Amino acid sequence: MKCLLNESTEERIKAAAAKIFMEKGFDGTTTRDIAKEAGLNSALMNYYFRSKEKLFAGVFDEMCELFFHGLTEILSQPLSFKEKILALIDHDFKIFRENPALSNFILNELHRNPERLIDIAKKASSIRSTVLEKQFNDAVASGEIRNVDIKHILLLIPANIQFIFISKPLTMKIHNMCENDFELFLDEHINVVKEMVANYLFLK
Amino acid sequence: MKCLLNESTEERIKAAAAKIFMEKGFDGTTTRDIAKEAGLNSALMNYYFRSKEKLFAGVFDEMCELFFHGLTEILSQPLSFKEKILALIDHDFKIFRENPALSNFILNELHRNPERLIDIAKKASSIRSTVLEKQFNDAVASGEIRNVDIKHILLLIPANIQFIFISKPLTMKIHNMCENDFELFLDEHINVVKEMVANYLFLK
DNA sequence: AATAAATTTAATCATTTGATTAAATTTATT
DNA sequence: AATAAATTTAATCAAATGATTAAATTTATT
Repeated sequence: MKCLLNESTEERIKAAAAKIFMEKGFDGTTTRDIAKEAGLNSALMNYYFRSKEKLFAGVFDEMCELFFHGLTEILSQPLSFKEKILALIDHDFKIFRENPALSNFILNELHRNPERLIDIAKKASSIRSTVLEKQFNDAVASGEIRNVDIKHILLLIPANIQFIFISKPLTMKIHNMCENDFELFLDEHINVVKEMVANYLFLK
Repeated sequence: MKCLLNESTEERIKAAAAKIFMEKGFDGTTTRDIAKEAGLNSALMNYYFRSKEKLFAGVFDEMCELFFHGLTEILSQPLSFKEKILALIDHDFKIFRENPALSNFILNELHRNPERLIDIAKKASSIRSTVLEKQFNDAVASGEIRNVDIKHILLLIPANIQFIFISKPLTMKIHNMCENDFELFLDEHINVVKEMVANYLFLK
């Protein structure tokens, strides 16, 4: 074994890569940045991962997993449509609060390399094709929720959660917030979002 | 004069730069990309603008102008608070529909170079400090609109507009849309957003 | 302990990239 | 037309960057 108190070299590289890639994106990151962050010789990066591109792909997959794992779990639980929507909002909010740069990271990469859309879209589609869509149709039929294409709902929710974090630096600057102010603002805002969405979707 | 049928060289460079920078961001763009797009020798770029950074700054300023100009105009018009909010949504939607990559471009740059937050925040703050905030307070006092911090409103609106475009490739892929499908979806979605926001904010 | 295998490092390569230079060409001025 | 100024180009530079190599070091196996 070569690891002392610290984790394995491979993990250190991946952690450093995740940090830098999340902060600066693929184009803005140099392999030397990563090596420096990990406190390692930069050739090691290519010893464990074969290239910058492959290292990035590993980080990207991990981040997607982080986001989608909890999501599919929620949707497979025995909850009503309304409960699922509200749980979904809570889940999104929790994940992105813990990883404020996550949304930026994923959406930017999808923009830079649309190839990845194929994988992501598959995962995202499976969300629609779960029991959720049947529950949705039933709820519409029973007049429980507004008759609106589910596509709109599946856009509204991430929009109202993720954009908070995408625009976080701007919001903080405009309203002169420190980190703590922003956290308080977040708590309020999530309630605003939940109430607004519930108000709109649920008819009684 | 050196221009034949086409615009001036300076304008051609700026237009090419705008196109490439908007598509690939600062880090993802090379000066040779821009020169090629403009059909010019790459040294000309440094003859007219002094560096890649300065050329980018010019494009960035122009894009900000594009966004903020119409906005301040709306807010200075003699409209009610409700009318202003709805006009603001329409304006945002129009601008970003015409420039789907705009939101991404600006938010990414603010992330890459937080220095620019200073300028932008100043412009954005002036929006709050216009008559809008007084109108808002009056409308809250009269029970016309919900008593919610205006900061939340000023986040809700861009979130529900801009995120559509930030996540456009993903939405199209998930729901198997072509450009035309997406445009139709946009038309529907803007109505969803307007109704949802109005539903939440305006109490009677 | 001796040897083999795995891990780590320093040095270096080949490209790419932002920028400059000096010459060539075009346009304006006299 | 002759000259000066502005514009454009080809060639090139220096630094940065992703990647490789060969040697050094550490760890595992016999």
